[in-house]
Amino acid sequence: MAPKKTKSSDNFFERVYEIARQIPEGRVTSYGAIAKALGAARSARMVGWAMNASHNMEDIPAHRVVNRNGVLSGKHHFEGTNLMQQLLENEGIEVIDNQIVDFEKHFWLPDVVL
DNA sequence: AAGGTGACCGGCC
DNA sequence: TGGCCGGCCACCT
Repeated sequence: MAPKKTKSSDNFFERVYEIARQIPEGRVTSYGAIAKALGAARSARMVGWAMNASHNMEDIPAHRVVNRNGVLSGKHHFEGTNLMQQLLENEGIEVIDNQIVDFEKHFWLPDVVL
């Protein structure tokens, strides 16, 4: 749909999606990590913005993307309030109070795959 | 065209 | 110790 021409964003967004899409189950990553993988570590905001667009992308496991604090900052954007937490727990990730337990342990670095 | 915003990060006061 | 601010890039109104 939308056989539109290339929007400058498509390129950037697509990269973010590609990274998030590569996140293995039971693993989580941070915006900064993705941004860094894109070559814009300081543009973590953009990553979050891209995730916002990922709302329409069911292929994007945004629930595996959290902030550097290991907190489900974006859970507010999911359908249910605790849906994000449920998904993570379903993958074996323990989440308490919207915060991932042993976050660094479940942390997945995108550059490793790249 | 310009300004404001956005699921952030890091440093500084 | 905590809160505030700037920076980054792109999108939206």
